[in-house]
Amino acid sequence: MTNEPKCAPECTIIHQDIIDSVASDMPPEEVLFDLAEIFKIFGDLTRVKILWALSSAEMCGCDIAALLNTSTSAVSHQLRILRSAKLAKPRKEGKVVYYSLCDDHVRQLFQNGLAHVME
Amino acid sequence: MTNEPKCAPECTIIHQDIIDSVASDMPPEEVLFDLAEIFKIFGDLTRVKILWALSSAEMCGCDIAALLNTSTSAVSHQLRILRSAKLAKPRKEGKVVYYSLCDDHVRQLFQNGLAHVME
DNA sequence: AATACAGTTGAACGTTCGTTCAATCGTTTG
DNA sequence: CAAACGATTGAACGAACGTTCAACTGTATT
Repeated sequence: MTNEPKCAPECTIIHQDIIDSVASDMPPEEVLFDLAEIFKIFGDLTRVKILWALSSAEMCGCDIAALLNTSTSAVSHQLRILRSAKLAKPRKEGKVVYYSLCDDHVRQLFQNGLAHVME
Repeated sequence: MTNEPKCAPECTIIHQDIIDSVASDMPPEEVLFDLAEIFKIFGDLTRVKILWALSSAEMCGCDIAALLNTSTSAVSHQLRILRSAKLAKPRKEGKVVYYSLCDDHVRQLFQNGLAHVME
């Protein structure tokens, strides 16, 4: 009799009451998933730089590439991610595409993040 | 004469004034790096769940594993990351190790993150 | 119409990352 | 002392990620 369900029964319930209490207060899985997804987007140096730049001014891809001293391709790939996360939005003007932030959540998140970084 | 510095001169300065202005307002590279590092830690579903749980109650590794229905090993690996990021701190009691949040920055970050997720 | 240029895209590559697995540590209990 | 158990650790594996490169799109300029 050596084959049990292999997951989780690794330990003998220590504080079932706490587990139940915490579980009942947890947001649904999909909310936590979305939350992690947003933070993941902020978890890259290039994107942080881009977002910080856009929080100062509307900029075109070329300016951003020059500012970050990287390729327009790399910037464009990241801008696509920021667009699909509804963090940045494009404004086309001739052959130039200007980007700006969608809202002020970014600034608030930076504030809170810095509070921890600065200790 | 075909070898130039290969980086960035990919485009012909469009808005040098904006680039300079934004650059002068950007925090130093290392600050932005640390900022990205913190967000990276929040950018994983397992860690988000653990942090959320700890924001509700102090819990031991075993409880967390049971709550998340995963292995104590996986939880322990993540707790090590949270410890080294000064997000969670351990309190040993016999053979049980209880974890709790280091401060309230976590709750604030979740609040702001949710504000964006919820639209 | 042809050239120039900002921007986008997809494939490929190397790196980073999280989980799994097995072994081990430290403390408690019989 | 030995068994039980919560916790930790390191190696290995596969998945996810970001940049590079080359090709291409769309718009403006001549």
